[in-house]
Amino acid sequence: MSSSSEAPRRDEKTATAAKPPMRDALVAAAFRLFLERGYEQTTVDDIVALAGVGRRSFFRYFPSKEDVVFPDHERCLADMTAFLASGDDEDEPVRRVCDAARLVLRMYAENPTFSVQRYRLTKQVPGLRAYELSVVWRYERALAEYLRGRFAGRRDGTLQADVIAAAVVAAHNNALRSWLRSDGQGEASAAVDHALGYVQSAFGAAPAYPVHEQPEDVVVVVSRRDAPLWRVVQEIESTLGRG
Amino acid sequence: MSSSSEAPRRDEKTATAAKPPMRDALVAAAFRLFLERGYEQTTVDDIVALAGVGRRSFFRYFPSKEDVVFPDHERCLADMTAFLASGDDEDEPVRRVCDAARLVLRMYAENPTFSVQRYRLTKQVPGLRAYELSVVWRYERALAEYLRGRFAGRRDGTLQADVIAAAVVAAHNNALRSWLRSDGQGEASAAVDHALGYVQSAFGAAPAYPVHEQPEDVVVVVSRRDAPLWRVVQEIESTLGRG
DNA sequence: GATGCGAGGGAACTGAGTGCCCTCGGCCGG
DNA sequence: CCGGCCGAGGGCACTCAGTTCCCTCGCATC
Repeated sequence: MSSSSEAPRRDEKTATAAKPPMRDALVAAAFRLFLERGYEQTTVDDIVALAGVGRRSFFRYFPSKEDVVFPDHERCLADMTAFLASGDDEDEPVRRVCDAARLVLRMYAENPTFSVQRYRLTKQVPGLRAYELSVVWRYERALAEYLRGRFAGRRDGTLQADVIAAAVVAAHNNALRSWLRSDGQGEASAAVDHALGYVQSAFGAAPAYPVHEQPEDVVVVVSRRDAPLWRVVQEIESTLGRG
Repeated sequence: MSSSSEAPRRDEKTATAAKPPMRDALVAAAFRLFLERGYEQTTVDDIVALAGVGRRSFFRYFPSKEDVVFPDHERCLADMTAFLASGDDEDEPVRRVCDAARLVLRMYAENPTFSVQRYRLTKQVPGLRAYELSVVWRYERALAEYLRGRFAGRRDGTLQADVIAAAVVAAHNNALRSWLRSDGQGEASAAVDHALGYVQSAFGAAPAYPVHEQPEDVVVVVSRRDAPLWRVVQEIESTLGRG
């Protein structure tokens, strides 16, 4: 018929990337509309109309309307699990999951403007926040599963794995979000390193107290021989009392 | 007509709670169908047909189909924020958020069979898992906001607040889920106390290590006075070395 | 040139969620 | 005693996301 006259013209084999020409077009069209009109005010039909493709094709590339907002998380999650699976089990487990978390940051930092736009979007739209939560949850599960493997045999191994994974994710997100709030100014990795350093120092080598006892009874202090006295005193103080 | 003969009979002003006769009927009908036929295989029309009410009324009580699975979380969240707001800022912030988390556990423990059924449901249905995440996220935000208030002025206050809130939630959920997996056998609160104890010992009175130092600098071990010597030694060992 | 095949297009359908208006039963003021 | 107000609930029709089924076209292969 006379249809199909408008869109699929000059991008037959040229243009941007090599792999998915149409997927990117959908993302671009979607974000244009989301930004100028709002997420909920934009229907899938609007998007495919602007991209000049069929409605069915949208759902070929994105299982839901929400997925178009997070087009690269699937790949990033795969990268993370691959990284964790690459059997390099020499170093500290906690350090390793922190490194895994940095992969996510790198993805955000690759496209700062895109990331900031998406952040503004997800902050406003409850449905997108919920979707983002499920994405974050999958990252957290990946970290937790890795730690569970490393902690197998430890007493409370799964508990520690879950808690540390949650702490790593929370620290990462805290730094990431403050970077996103600043419109992607400054060095994101510095803030994340600092935040992850906090978690690592809290959980790093081993649990600081025996897990099952009351803290207030008696104290054993182990210190480096060359640690300054005031540091030792400060530590005892802050461990015991301190409001 | 001959309808409305079944349900709204002998509880006109008597019985259990005073407020919602029909809301509970909807929850009951929904769970009957969810359990015998599956969540996604059950339409809202099925539910309202079984409950003998109009479709429109369902959405009067529950903003979405998912909400009927978590009928009491809204109230529980309100309880938690009220608890945190009740200005009793005397004790440790971390202890206080742990107590707040115990409120959630109490809600689950009030109806063990219901909680276990719901757990099985959410474990299978991805949509319900996502919804549960958004619920949990709101609890976590409530805890984090409280801690941010208490930590105002501290260096890295918001970071610590977010991380601790996440750790508390993760510990709580770890214990809760293992209790749910065991069909609600045993004492749930004991497991949760233990899990929260872990978090409290990691973050409790004060950070176990100074936040910004390397962990191997100064370490403080606290033990009960009557703890067997071998336990103390084991703890020191695991704190210092241990791959 | 026939065949197969994969990518895309296009109805038509289901089901969640919403807006609008109707009814019914109780209550209150005239 | 009566008319009107009010709030809970019912019914209907609509939008839109997501799915199913089938068609077409281009392309490579035999």
